[in-house]
Amino acid sequence: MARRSDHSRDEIKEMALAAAATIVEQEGSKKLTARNVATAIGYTVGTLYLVFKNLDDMVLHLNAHTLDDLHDWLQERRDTGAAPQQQLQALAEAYIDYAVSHTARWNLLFESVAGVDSELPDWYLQRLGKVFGLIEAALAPLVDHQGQEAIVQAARVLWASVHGICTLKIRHRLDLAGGQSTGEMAAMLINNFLAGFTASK
Amino acid sequence: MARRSDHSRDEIKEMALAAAATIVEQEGSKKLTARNVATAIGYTVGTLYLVFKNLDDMVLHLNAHTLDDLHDWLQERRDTGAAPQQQLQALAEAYIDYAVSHTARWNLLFESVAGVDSELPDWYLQRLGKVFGLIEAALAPLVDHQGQEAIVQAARVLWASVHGICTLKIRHRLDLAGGQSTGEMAAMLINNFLAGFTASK
DNA sequence: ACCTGAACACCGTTCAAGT
DNA sequence: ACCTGAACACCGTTCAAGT
Repeated sequence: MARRSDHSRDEIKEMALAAAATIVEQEGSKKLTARNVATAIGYTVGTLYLVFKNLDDMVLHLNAHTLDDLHDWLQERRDTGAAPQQQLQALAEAYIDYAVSHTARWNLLFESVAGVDSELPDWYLQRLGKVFGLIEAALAPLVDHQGQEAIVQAARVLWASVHGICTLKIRHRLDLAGGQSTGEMAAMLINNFLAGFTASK
Repeated sequence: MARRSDHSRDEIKEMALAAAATIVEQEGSKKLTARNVATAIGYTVGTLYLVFKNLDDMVLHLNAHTLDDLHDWLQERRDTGAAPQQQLQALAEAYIDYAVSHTARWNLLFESVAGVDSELPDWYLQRLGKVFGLIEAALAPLVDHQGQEAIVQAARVLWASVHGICTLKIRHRLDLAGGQSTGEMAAMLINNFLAGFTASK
């Protein structure tokens, strides 16, 4: 054993990330262990530490893939022909759909805190920015009397809010009597927020 | 050894929860292990499984305490004399303050998914409802032309949104260029949402 | 009856040693 | 040079056995 060179480092990395994604989707994030990933790609645990700093680092790379995936998912489902308000509603529903149909991968996106101090790497923040860009694009036509700065800020507030609704629903923190659906909640949020936002000068 | 009866089951339970809270606050949630809690209260691991179903069950009870704590924290800091909008802003800032100053305990509140299927127990949902009640009380005077139903719905949408802003900030998912503070984001959310909400019939 | 503590089946991570 | 696999220091959970 030892010394194989069947695959380059980059190949091993991609194989590991693909295996990790499969494990998370099919067996849940609790089964995402170094040993399970290594076995799935036909290597031993040690090899994983040759291509990733540690398991958190592997999860961060997996999350980057998930963000790309989410971006494409949202892009396909946004209705660029519709009015901004309908576009935002479609994006919100697409976001919630993604969370519901890929719950384990989506949860992983927010589980790692990576240490309160440590900032996320640039290549990760860029992917985050791409997702926010879709919201900004939908908002842009609504607010031409305001600056670009206002659009960026509104996009973040709005999306953090949609995310909050989504996360509390998925984690059963809104299972109180007489609850609305997430779609209704997102609609209430978007309609009221935009009413206030477009009225302000 | 064995057979001590120094403490009743309920006493052991409370001791364990107090120890767990201390460990989480001082050493982080990664150090919250059965062995660490047991050692802290002078018992062995096995004893913990006499009073809790498992570790998730212990965390759920700890979270219930945290919710009570959060409720009292918000209640003390809300400004019942002020206008509804200022009251909500004060509540939002108090919520964010709690998350920032008790990050580990606050994170624990949302980490356990407890299994996608399983609902949270009633005694837990009641505590959640108590927290939402504070928001509903602040909203109530603003919307007397709408029904009680509308207040409850608005409170949930608004609070899920504040929570979203808070959680993305704390997990560094908003560390993009030109970011606002959480306080500014919450203000933008509340002002625009209320403008839309009070204008609607 | 109450509690122990050893045992089981796992973890993440490292690193001397094999080819 | 590349990879192994055993070792270390942990986990959650169970349960026969002690007092």
